[in-house]
Amino acid sequence: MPPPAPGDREARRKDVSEAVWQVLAARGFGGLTLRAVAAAMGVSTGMLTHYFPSKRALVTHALDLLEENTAQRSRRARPSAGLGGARAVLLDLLPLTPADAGRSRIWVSSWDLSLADDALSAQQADRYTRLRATLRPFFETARARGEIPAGDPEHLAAAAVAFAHGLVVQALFAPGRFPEEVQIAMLDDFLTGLTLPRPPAGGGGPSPGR
Amino acid sequence: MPPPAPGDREARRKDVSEAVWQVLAARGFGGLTLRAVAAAMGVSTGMLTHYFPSKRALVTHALDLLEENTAQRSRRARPSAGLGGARAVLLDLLPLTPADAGRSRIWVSSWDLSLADDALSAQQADRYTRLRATLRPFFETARARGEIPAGDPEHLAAAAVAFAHGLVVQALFAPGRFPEEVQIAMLDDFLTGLTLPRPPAGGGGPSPGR
DNA sequence: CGGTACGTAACAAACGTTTGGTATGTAAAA
DNA sequence: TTTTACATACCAAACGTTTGTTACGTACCG
Repeated sequence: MPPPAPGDREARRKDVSEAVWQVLAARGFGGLTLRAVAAAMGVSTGMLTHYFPSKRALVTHALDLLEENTAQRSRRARPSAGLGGARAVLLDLLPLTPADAGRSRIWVSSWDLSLADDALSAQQADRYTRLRATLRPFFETARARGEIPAGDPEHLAAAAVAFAHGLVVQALFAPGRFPEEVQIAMLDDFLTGLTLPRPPAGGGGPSPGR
Repeated sequence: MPPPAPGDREARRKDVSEAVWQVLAARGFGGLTLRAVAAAMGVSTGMLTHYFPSKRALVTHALDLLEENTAQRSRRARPSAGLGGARAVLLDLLPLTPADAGRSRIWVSSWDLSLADDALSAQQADRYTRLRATLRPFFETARARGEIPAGDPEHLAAAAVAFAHGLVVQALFAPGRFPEEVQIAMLDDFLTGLTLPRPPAGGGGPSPGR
């Protein structure tokens, strides 16, 4: 086999990153070792270090690529503006198929490492900020169209992201209890709750029965 | 210092578990080593193995104790039945104070290990089942009282848990953006959405603008 | 004495990283 | 065209460190 042409270097790094995803999906970050990645590719650990100077560089690049993948996927086939668009973005976050579950799994697993590392923690916070920023225009349009009552779009985006990611975690641990149609129904119920006309805000929570 | 009286063995194991929490909160599961725990206590690794036969036993006991702690705390001061009670349970899940944030942090970090281990994964799924079961009666009462419209209480519990835990993750990565009052306001907004009267369910999502 | 409660020290295994070497290519020099 | 030079791609092996675990020693107490 001829060695890859010079310029395929970035393609080879992508191959390595995919092997990293494979190991992460199977064993999590606690089981991510250079030897495991090398074995998954059928190569040596020296090959990995030839393309990445350190394990950390390898991990961050794999995560960057995974995010880029996800972003590209959600940019395709955005059906509409307004609330329907927000629904499409949120559907992309859910582990509806086994492939999506693998991606979600890796993100959830990465939180352990991210919470322990300031740089990764900031990166993850940025990801959330970007995600909310992606969602916000849809809610603004929805409000302009009268699909939802008045309310801060940024708050709505944060709430929607919270709901989606909390559902992701529950679904990952109990896929049998949260099949595709249940996840979608729950998301639609949540979005329906946003569309309803609200009474003027009173202090101290929603009729806190005390 | 005299050695602890015989019978304090369980108390000593609790001391060790608290040191485990300390290390987990600071460095996550990826940084949890016997030597780090021993150093946090100012003892030797031999002392740890005297009370726990293996690292796994040490970790599972620390997590068991942490869950027991959380359950006890949320059993205290449950203000009311109905929606207000559900609100109190959910507030206990949120990282409102730094101490709560530490606990939440450990749970989120544990998901990496749990997703890679079948036994721990089942344990985590059980925890979610118990949490939903804890929440369900409050929604049933709320429905009986007319605080919320008709709807499956189990679904409502799953949705509420999802929202709360998704908010936990976002708040852990950006505590500055989600201070106590913002978290509480978001939770109350979510609960308010549950109280609103719903139109009869139509197929295909909430006015999906297509 | 006998048992509990440790500390000390060592163990093999696994880790990330480094090194040395062997192909295989391209490109300029002869 | 042949030769020399040099870079790329990779493997195999070893490095020193850190890991969980085990064995052994000592001090205290009943």
